[in-house]
Formats: sequence, C-alpha cells, structure tokens
Amino acid sequence: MDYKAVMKLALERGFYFPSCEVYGDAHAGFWEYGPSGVSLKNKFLELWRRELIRRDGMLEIDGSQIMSRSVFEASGHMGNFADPIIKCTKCNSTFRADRTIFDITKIEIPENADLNEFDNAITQNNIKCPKCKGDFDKTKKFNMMFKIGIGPEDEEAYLRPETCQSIFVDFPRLFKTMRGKLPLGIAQVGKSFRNEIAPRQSLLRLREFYQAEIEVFCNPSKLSETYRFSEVQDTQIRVQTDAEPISMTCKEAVELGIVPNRFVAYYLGILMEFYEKTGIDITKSRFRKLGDKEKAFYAEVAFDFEVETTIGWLELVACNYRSDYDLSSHAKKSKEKFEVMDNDEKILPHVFEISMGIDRSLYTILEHSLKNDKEHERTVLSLKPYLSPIHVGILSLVKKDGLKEKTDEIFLNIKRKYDAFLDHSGAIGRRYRRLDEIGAPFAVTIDHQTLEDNTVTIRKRDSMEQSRISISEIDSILSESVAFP
RNA sequence: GCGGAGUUAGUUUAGUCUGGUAUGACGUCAGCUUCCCAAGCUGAAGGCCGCGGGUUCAAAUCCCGCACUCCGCACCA
Repeated sequence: MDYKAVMKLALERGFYFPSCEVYGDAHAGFWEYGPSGVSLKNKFLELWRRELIRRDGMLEIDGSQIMSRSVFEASGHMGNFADPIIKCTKCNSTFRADRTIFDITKIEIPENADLNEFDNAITQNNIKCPKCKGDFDKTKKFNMMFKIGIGPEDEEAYLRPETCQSIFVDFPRLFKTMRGKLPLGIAQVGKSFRNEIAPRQSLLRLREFYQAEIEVFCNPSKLSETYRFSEVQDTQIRVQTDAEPISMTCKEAVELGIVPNRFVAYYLGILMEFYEKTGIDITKSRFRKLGDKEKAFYAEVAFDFEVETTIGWLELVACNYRSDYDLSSHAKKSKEKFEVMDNDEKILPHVFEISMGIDRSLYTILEHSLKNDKEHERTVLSLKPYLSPIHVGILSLVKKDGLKEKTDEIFLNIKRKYDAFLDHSGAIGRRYRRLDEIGAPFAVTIDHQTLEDNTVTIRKRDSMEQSRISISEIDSILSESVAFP
C-alpha cells in the first residue's frame, strides 16, 4: 500500500499524528506516536536489542539530549554541520553557495571555507540566480543544530543532532569501568534534533526524531581478523556500487573487495538479519556504497542501507567507518586520554558506526506490512507477531448468558503477560476486521460452548483460520507464537 | 526557502464559482437482535468549516496575512 494509505491507518488507529495539532502555531516536522505506534516502536527496539546489542555483547547507554558547545566544536558540527547558503535578493530562492558556484564555474570551494571566498567567487564570475537572474545577497551559514540557552545567563548549548557524541565522550569511562575489550560496541537509542529547512512526509523527515546508534570501537590493524565473521559469512546481502544492487553473501562481498574487510561485513550481515526479522521486504533493500561527494564529513567508507517504498528509496541506516576522527578530536579538545590497551598494544580505536533511523524504519515496516485483502474485503496489517501492537483480541461472541463475565476472566488472566485487547461490542466480523487492521495476529472468541467445556476458538489473522482449543492452551500457544525469534 | 494544489467531525467528503450559519458515507457510543467474518433495525454523541484580520446587515463561501499538509525544485551531516 502507499503513503496515503499508511497515513490514514496511522491517523485512524493511533500509530502517529501531528504534534500540537489543536494550536495554529504548531511547527512542521514534529509528530507524536500514539498507543499503537509506541507499542510497535518498543517491540522494534526490543528486536534491535536482541539482534544487535545482545548478540554482539554491546553496551547500551542513555545520554543527554542537550550537550555543551565544546562537544560540537570537537565533533566538527559547529563548522561542518552548517551549509554556506546564498539567497536571491529578487525571488528569495535559497541555494547552497558551494554547489551553485561549482555548477556554473566548475570552481570547487570547500563548504567550510571562509565566507568571503564564496562572495568573491560570486562577484568575480558575475553569478546570478539560476531562476530569475537576480543578484545574490552575501553568503551566510545555516547551521542545522538547535541552539538553546542554559540557566538565567542563557549559556550556549545545543540539542544533539545525532546521538553518538555521548558515546564518544563517554568512551574512556565506559571502557575502564565496564572492563572493555576491543572490538567493543556501544549503543544508544534516543532523540536527535535537526533544524531541517523543509521537513516533509511525516515520519520520514522530522526535526525531532529517534535514532538507534551503534558505535563499534576497534583496533584498525585487526579489521581482517575473523572475530564472529563465520556467523554471517553465508548471509545474503544486496550491495550496490554503481548500477543495480547485486545479491551476494557477506563472504563474497569481502572477497570481491566491495566491502573493505570482514569486520565491516560482519556488521552489515547482522544488520541485514535484523531487518529481515522486522518483516521489511528485503528483496527491496540495498546497501549502497557512497561516493566521496556523498559521504558525511567524518566518514572514510560509507554504506547506506536503503529500502524501496512507494515514495522511492528510503535511507534507513547509515553505516560509516569514521576512523579515529571522533576520538582524536575529543581527545585534542578535552585534553583527556582516549587511548586504550588492546592486549599489550596501546591504541586510539577506530569507529564503525551503524546509525539507524527509527521513525523511517517504522514507516517502512508499516508500508510493507499493510495489505488490501480484496477477496475478504479487509485491510490487514500483517506485522510479525512479535512486533504487533496487540498480540491478541479477546472477544465475547455475545454479551449475554454469562459470556461477558467468562471473557473478562480470560482477559484478566493474560493481560499482564500479553498485549491483549478486550472487546464485547459490535458484530463479531467487524471486531475481527478491526483487529486485522492494527495487526493483531490472534483473536480468541468465547461462545456458549466455552461455558460447557472450557474451549474457545482462536482465529489467525493472516489465514482467517479458526480452531477450537481449550482455555488452558491459550497461554502456551501465544507464548510460542508471539515470542521473539 | 521558491513554485503549485489543498485544509470542513476520529476518517473520508458535499457545499465555496453564485455569501443567508454545514451534507452524506464510514467509524464511535447506547439499545434491540444472540449472531463466527465490516449483517439488520432504533437512537445518540461528535464541527472555533486550519488560525488571525478585513469587506458585509450577514462569511465555510469574497479579500489580505500566517500556519500546516501534499506535489515539484532546492536542501537532507
């Protein structure tokens, strides 16, 4: 189904909706998760923890969202996260100064150059607005970070534009106190903030968004060591260098030199295995190797994990080999020591990053899972059972004759263990449809026979099959079916 | 940020040209029906008609500004 259908589902069934919508001064780029969205997000993150954090023995932290100026001076965001922009005095169109100059004159000026350099190039080459031939105003820097004031003196600080800086800053303490050993993954889930010029498409481009980031610290001279590579060597990944994505195993990707080493290939492999379990159609996925122009300012080698949707390819994860860029900058700026011992060798670790966009991933899961079942005239959200906001609907066939009470009793017995939803009202078919639409994999229905022999019918969402089971079996069937893989 | 199209109940939508206080569907709730796949019947709730200003006796409707949503461009470490 398409973006519009997902949006309708999100609004009608409480997955997500615009923030502060009752007020006229609400800003674009802010959305809230409703109950179904939160439940899906929590389960998605639980899967992420199982498939990446626990599997690899990583450490998880939870850092501050507001960080001091020094952090971003060291990280490079003060200088590099800002784009040089020029604005036409006639039509108000805004352009990137460096790109506009390059397009017209083929003169390359680095984006972090002095602003005068751009102004000079524009004057000397008589560059005019490509749209209306108007004159450009002086070059300005637009920084995407939200600046905020701390305390009564409004001291300068910033909302983090990525979660990972706390991981770098905390690395020396974590390595010491947690008895770290390279390679060591440190992870964090949380909000990041970017002042996008034009946020759009709900969860796909937000000003306040969730990231789940992993920074793997490693010894750069040991990237070809096997570690746990054998676990993923036969895992299929789809890799795109220039033309079409090609399916290959992780082992082949390293042998062909497409992925630089086993270390990186291992993480691409476990990431792929994770996404396969989210229910996203991975035949529509690719690891796209980025060229020099596209890479982030800190990245040496970069792969974007992208998935095709009805509105095009979406970047869900950025995988960057950041070398010692971050640790050495923080070491220099803070004058703290960031080197650690790897066996008997003292080194400054390098970093491989797996930076996941949670909101975009959730959108993609919804889009790939939402099906229109024309034969049965229903909309089905065929989520993996372990990701479904509701595991099971508990329904009374009719309210009378003590069926309501019996239903309540069954609900009471399972509601602490499962996400169960109790429903007595309306036609039974309609209640099944409603559960189908929010992705509940099971419905348990209590009828007159239940009172006689303690059996109920259990209905499966995808096949609509029903079978008669005893009440005592509900728990074991659910616990097996909705368990994480 | 530029250009275009929009914004009416939880969702979808008529009405806007031609000004007279909002229509239908779905959904929700209650009751009847006691029923296993969106059944039927009865009833009800639900609208600052995006926000602000102007014109007018009177504005969902005309005019201006703003916000938001979508599309295209630009942007997206």
